[in-house]
Amino acid sequence: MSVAKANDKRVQLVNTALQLFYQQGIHAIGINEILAKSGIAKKTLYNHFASKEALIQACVIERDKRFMQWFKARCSNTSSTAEFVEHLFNALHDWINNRETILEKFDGCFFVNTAAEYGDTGSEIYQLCLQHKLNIKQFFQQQLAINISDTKQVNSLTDLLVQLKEGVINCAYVMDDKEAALKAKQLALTFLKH
Amino acid sequence: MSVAKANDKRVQLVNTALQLFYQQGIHAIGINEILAKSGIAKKTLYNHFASKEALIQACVIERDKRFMQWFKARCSNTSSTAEFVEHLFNALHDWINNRETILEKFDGCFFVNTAAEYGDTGSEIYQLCLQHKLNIKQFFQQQLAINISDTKQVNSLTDLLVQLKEGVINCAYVMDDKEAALKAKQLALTFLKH
DNA sequence: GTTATGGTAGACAACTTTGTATACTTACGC
DNA sequence: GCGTAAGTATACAAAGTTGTCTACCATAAC
Repeated sequence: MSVAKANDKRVQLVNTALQLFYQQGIHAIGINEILAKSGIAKKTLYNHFASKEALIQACVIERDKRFMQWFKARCSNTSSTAEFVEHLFNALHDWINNRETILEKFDGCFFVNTAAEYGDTGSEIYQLCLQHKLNIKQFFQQQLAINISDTKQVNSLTDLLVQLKEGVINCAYVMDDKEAALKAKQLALTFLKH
Repeated sequence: MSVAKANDKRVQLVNTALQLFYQQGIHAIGINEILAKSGIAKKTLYNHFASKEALIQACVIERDKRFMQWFKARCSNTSSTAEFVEHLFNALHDWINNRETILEKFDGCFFVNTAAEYGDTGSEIYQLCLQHKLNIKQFFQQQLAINISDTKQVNSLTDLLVQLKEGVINCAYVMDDKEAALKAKQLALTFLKH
């Protein structure tokens, strides 16, 4: 069997699990539901993953990969800080309003949701969630540093944007404010002018 | 048996459940763990609550009550917008750094965490989580309206503070940034000056 | 063609979950 | 003092959980 086909089932499992975990929560979804939906046999799952925990880890890693890829595609190659801010919040707005199928139907931040269920900061799963947030922050810093030379200014602007981004996601999710990203964009742009 | 004592066990159950649910997640905690920790018999629990679901609802309501009470105590009676902003983020900072025992050891926003596990927007539990966020927002608006007459300005400042507050909680929780509240305070104060 | 690999199907073990039922105990109000 | 109401302790039912095991099938490599 070719390598591509050998990984076929693994990819299908992660896809299905990610979707179900994100939409309903990890503890709420049993292995059997994932198997039923994907049409894959239980033994195949345990052939690819040592445990449910290992599958969850693979899902978190995959979500980080997809999110970063999408995010970088939407927010790279901007020629000014204002343009970066525009792209950033426009991207969030599209995600929140379900115009980005690659990210699944918007259900808040998968990493926050997952950390809430596997909150022990020592766990591997929490560490992966933390790593994603650090990846996002690092990307912000890199992009801002292109058009701003003062490191201190880059860092404080990064903090602002990170906090607004997190706030937008929470507001859109629990408060059901689907315009949150546009409000944050205006605020950030106003801030930039001063 | 007196009314006070009749409610005694109910209060104990909610206290214990709230603590465990908040720290470890709702699905992760079974009824039996709550009973063991509180030292209360199973029949007593089902005497006070129709189901685990009913107990969860009582916990969300109780958390909202406590949080609003604490929040109002910390952020009321301010004589300027800047003072309100100071009090707001100082309060968050104390919570995040575990100086507010009434709120339990900081583990993010209980309502966001709970919504992540009971994400169906039609569920009673989600509605209670949403209601809490609306209560917070309404309180912000009321406080800001004391010192600002322009309604539009009140609303846009409310949006800013709500988003920053949510962002601070997320950053402090998953990103483990315990200084997030102080950063947000500086940003909000800078914003006010312009 | 044979063999090794990976997949399917599904029974099953061991455990955990919520919720009910039974029998006994405590304590307050009248 | 007695009866009612509430609590304790614990067994148990019913369902669901993860993970293992056996038996069989398909296919690609040699």
